[in-house]
Amino acid sequence: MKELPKVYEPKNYEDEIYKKWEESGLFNPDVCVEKGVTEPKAEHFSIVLPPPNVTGTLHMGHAAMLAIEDVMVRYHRMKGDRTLWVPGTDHAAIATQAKVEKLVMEKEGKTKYDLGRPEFLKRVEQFAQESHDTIVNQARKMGASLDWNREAYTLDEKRNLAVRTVFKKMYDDGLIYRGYRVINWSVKGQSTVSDDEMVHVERPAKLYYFKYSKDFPITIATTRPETKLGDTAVAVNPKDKRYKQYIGQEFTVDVGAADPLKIKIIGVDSVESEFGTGALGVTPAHSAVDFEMYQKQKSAGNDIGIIQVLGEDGKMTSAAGNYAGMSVLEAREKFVEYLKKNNLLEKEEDIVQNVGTSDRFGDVIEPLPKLQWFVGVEKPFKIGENELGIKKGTEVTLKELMQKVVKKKQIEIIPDHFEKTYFHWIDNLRDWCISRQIWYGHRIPVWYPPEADQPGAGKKNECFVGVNPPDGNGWQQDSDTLDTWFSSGLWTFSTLGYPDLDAKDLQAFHPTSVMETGYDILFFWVARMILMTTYVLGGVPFKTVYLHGLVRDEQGRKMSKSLGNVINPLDMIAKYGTDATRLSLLLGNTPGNDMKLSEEKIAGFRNFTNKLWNISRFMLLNIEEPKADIKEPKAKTLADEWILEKLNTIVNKTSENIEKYNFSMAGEELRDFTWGDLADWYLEIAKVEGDKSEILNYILNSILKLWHPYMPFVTETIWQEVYGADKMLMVESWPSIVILNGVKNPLTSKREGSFAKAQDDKFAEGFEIIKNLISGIRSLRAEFKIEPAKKIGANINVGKRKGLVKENEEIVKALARLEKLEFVESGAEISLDLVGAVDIEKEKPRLEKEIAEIKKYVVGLENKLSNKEFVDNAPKAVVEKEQDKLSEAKSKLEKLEEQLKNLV
RNA sequence: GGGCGUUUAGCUCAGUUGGUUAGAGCGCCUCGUUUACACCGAGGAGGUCUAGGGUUCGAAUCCCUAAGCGCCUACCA
Repeated sequence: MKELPKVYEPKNYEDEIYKKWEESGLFNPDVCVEKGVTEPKAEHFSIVLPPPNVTGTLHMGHAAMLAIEDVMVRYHRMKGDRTLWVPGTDHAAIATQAKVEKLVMEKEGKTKYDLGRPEFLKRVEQFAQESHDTIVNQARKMGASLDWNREAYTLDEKRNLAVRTVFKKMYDDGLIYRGYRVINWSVKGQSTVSDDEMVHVERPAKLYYFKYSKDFPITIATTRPETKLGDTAVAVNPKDKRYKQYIGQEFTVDVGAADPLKIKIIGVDSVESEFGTGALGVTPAHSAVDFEMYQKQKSAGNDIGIIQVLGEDGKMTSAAGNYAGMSVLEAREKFVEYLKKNNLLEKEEDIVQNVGTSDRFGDVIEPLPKLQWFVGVEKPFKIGENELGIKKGTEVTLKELMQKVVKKKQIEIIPDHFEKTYFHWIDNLRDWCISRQIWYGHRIPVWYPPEADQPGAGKKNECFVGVNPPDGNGWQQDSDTLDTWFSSGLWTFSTLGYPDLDAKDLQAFHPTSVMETGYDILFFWVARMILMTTYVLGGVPFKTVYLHGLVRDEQGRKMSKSLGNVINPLDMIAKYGTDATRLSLLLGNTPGNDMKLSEEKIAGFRNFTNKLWNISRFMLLNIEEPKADIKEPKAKTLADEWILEKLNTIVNKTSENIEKYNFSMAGEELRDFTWGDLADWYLEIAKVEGDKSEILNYILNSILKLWHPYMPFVTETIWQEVYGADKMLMVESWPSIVILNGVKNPLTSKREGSFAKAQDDKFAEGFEIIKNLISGIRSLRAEFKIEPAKKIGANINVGKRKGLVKENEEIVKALARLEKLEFVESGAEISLDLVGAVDIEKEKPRLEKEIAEIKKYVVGLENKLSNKEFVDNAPKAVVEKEQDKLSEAKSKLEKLEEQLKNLV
């Protein structure tokens, strides 16, 4: 065994350790089974990594995700589960394309049209490849135990086949349709933007009140005068007495558009009489709401017509007559001018308006009518064989499926309040527009015959939808690509072999165990995976959704380049090590809440990794011959029993916490045990008592295992330094829970047996010693007139903590301290401060207050227990518990009263 | 407008089904190098748990009201 250096230097070990892990092949569950590490029939535990976009580099959010998932994966692997963690990356269609467009423009001064589709796509792919390599290597740096053999890309061949297969299935079931709709158009991006990709921005705007012409009876209000050139109706509330009489009438007005406008007055319930003038100019082509009105009127036999006055290039169309070719702002100015000139403008009002802008391109979204592909979420279809508890052949909608699986707890969301948000979102869900006018992505598997005009024409097109192109010449594939979330929605099963339903991985690892991701993509992604999986496989994609928060800077701001507050995980790894970086992301936060991260926090955990290193170092100095598979040894002293008991508890707690997704709690308690109980107390005692080789060996092995999921590198390093490289901690078995020489009473869950008894005896003995010590200090203080006592035995004061076990703990600590104290005292002077002192002035009122409170409490309990209703009706166990509490409180009261007496 | 979350020590946050003296880390103060660790050890100061009301013997915890902060969402033209 090599001697460990004094300070742990992560960079000397990490890369080498990761290489060893990877070369061992043990990230792959099949290899684990082959090598006998995992039982072939063991339960499966699987996670599919939320694929990072290939647009960038690893950020703290990724790091947090990798750390959390790696904890679960390593824990389950050590526990003996067949554990799979599938890596992958996302093509992030719009984001990637936009980035490459920008790069090409910067470097070559060319647009994508200059390059042409095939050449441009080549550039994108090249960029994606490079970016992919970077990000994948960064994931390795984080220590992520991903099975790289199974790596997937959302845009590779296999995933493309899955996409085409699902598209066809949905089309055949009538769930995918093509429709002429008002969609969100980004002029700058020349593409549709989904509702989710829109960002609403508040900005000041003007509300113009005007009439189309002098003899038009109704004044309307608008913030978009230029689109009014495309108005075909005015909507009023049918109950509105002012306008009721006009409903059904048609007026012809000339505002300068190509043709005079025919404006029908229609009654619509949703129009608010109080807002503006209570009348709304209907522009079917340039407002989603108005378009819906138009459709409703049309299906009721009243075709009010639709006029598109704004084109995809952001300029007014020929339908806008005098205004054709102008930009939105020019047209607006000119139209307002026209209204003023003709005395049609009644007033202008300053208001604050919420406008939708494109997240990617930053420009204001223009609603435009366009032919698009949609997934109908409210269209009923007959469900096939399924594991959802729905009878085959029942008519359901996608929306219903999405609601059902969460409502019935077939999928659990952590933290659970996100379920509310989820349902709220689904209630408001509309048909999902899945076509995008961009080049990088899954091409829509639809072909049009040679004579058809495609896409975008209003004509009825015959088209072919298939997994593969149709036979015959001249067929042209739809030029659009699919929304990136369409392929992401298939991710849990497209990575496991779908569309081959018999694929080994699909059978062995689906549904996955946990989906761990940021809450910000609950709707984008998680909801879509649920949609796709319930529909395609008739099952759930995962059993649990664990949502982590966003990583923010110290002040709670988003980390961004422009703010210059980005903490780069790679820098932190270089400076403090991966383990410290992981701990800083795992401890001190709760699921679903954003976490604030600072460099100091990471530095703090670096200190802890070093502490663990030195704890191990010290233990190794006292272990004669380290054994990797040592059984739990017998305790020789009270301190031994105490630490073994503590260890046992922490094994329990850690396992339970990890399984309940309390990663932060698990780590914190383990840290308290390691640092507080083990290092600060037990190792100090060990120095005095000596002869602890076996126990130290046993504890060392246990804590290395317990810490391994959190700090894989330092623990594996120590393990291999001690036991050699052929023993890998990563696949050692998780510590099991051992029953000490006491047996737990199932009713009280209190330990009975010799250990408990020994503790009680020691308790009494220890209490006596402490009492003497304290009174000794008091008299010394009086004798030497030492300043008024500040505290006596604050840390050994038995009454400080509640509960028998904890009191015992204190005693064990106190005893150890007493020994230590004597040791120190033998040197020379008595250092009273080591024990502390009590401030009588403060102590007395405190005690009095507490006594009063407990008295009240006792009275309360007595009342409760003398209440017949309670005693008769409450379960026996509860009554007994209350009785226990009462006697406990009474004895506590006695103790306190005695304390008070002693004090005075 | 609708929804959700949050407010606990100077800072970052825990606090499991209401329970007796509300915890941790960092920071701060005092002291200290003894078989690992100064990236350390011992001790200490610091909280009317946002405010007000209610339920209860008992509330940081449950209910109501209000305020601050934050996020999501939306078809007030």
